[in-house]
Amino acid sequence: MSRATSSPNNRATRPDIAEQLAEAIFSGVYAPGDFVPKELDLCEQYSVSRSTVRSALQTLVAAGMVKRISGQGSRVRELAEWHLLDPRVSDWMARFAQPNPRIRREIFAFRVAVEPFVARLAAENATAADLLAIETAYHGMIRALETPDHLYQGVSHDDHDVAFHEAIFAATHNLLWSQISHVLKPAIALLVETSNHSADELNDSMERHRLLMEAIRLRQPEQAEAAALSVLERTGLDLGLEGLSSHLPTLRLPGVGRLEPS
Amino acid sequence: MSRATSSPNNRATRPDIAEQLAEAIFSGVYAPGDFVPKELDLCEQYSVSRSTVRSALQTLVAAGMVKRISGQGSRVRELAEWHLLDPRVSDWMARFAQPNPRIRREIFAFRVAVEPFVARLAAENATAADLLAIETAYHGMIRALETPDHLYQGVSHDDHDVAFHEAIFAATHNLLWSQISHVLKPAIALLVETSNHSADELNDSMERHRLLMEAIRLRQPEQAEAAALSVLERTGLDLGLEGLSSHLPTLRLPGVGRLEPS
DNA sequence: CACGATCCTATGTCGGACATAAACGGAGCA
DNA sequence: TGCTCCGTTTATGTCCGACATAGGATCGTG
Repeated sequence: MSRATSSPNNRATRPDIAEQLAEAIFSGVYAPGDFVPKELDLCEQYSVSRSTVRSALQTLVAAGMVKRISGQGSRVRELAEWHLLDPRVSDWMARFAQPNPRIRREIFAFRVAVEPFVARLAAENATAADLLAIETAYHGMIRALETPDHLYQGVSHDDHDVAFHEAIFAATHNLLWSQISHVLKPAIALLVETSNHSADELNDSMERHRLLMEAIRLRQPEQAEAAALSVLERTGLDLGLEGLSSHLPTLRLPGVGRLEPS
Repeated sequence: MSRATSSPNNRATRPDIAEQLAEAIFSGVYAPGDFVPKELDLCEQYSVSRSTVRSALQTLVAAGMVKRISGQGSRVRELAEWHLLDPRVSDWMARFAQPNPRIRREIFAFRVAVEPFVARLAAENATAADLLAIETAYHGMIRALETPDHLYQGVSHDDHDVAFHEAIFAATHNLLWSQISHVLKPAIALLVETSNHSADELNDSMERHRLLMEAIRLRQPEQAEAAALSVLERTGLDLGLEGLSSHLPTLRLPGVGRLEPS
């Protein structure tokens, strides 16, 4: 893509207007109920034509973030109306809503609910190809840790981590669960980036990942469920996100340690 | 927006082009990998300008259903890439993909996984206002059944049923779970419409709904989880969707009857 | 003060024009 | 002969200018 606008200098990076607006909304520049600038103002602000601006706004409409009222303007909708399950919104949310504790907390609560169950489904339905994908991601995490720059085959440890979780979602062989992985992917990436500090924590985290993988391989749904919870518990500890135990499914598993703090 | 149809003078019943294309895609007219007609052809076909056609196509792009390749055309993407969690796509899916048994089955499997857990969260977090909403929907279902045309306050029994489930999602007070309700709403509506046949079945269904509501009111998460499963089991029976028991979480609940068909 | 007609604003739609990306096909060269 | 390279074709991406339309705000009148 390119520029070809009236800008005399080389404006190589055309800013994604939809994304910029989304960032502004997520960061609170335009709060729910507010109006974003009208089309013509945005045209001037970004030096693009009205078509381009309208295209960007339509993206935000599709994301449920703004509502366009003919003759009045484009108003930011309430947070609850946003399509948080849209991969694009999820991506923006992960990148722009970082410091927002509420969103962060709810995403984590959601993961705590979803991933154990997904792990169970994966343990029940994983094929050889799924196991291979999971294992590849796992070994990528290990290998990356062994390198000084935490890179393996050009991919960071964190990305392998994300791929690991993604592969588990895919192993459910259910369209909707797989979709949720796309949604959660940016969120997982965000949480992964901001956790995993010390070497001890990393080792512990890797061991929990390994147990999860093994449970899926051995077709042990309940162990997989518990192991997924264990992985998340590790993440939650790293993030200092406690108090979510009320959201945890109360498992009664013989061989696996309980997680309740009480 | 919506069509005030019967405006026969000029552009009668402006058809939502995005929706029509979506219907064509869902019904298989354009299969994944195929190209939809190019913009200019669509302009002629619908007698609208290119802007309008582009707007519609962009909607489909936002839905992940088509990928536009500059200079080549707009190609239908693979089913797995569609944003099935987008409320709009979910709505189309419910209305246009009815006979598709695979999608139907996966939606139901998804519900079986999600709704019990949501019921648990609702039992833990429901406020008085949430309980009121649930109860209102429940009584709407009852009242509607008592009328000859199954309407209560102008709303059908099925719609009250949908509202019932929606209220439970909202009671989780988690943004993402509530979002899933928006996604599942059309699917629930579809399943509700095509089930609930005889009077006996309806009575049984209502009783299961009542138990679910009571469990939420009494803050009994495990009972609520089981009751939600029970409601879905009833639906599954109505639909002849068996064989999903492997997807059911194995609950060990003392006071509530087991649900396994075996 | 109430109420309706009018104006105003910003979005929705239209039509045409040129720029751009990707696949196709033919010319030139080793 | 086989390969690369470059134009052509095609359909999308962007731009511009204009008018139509939907709401809200305003103002006038009874």
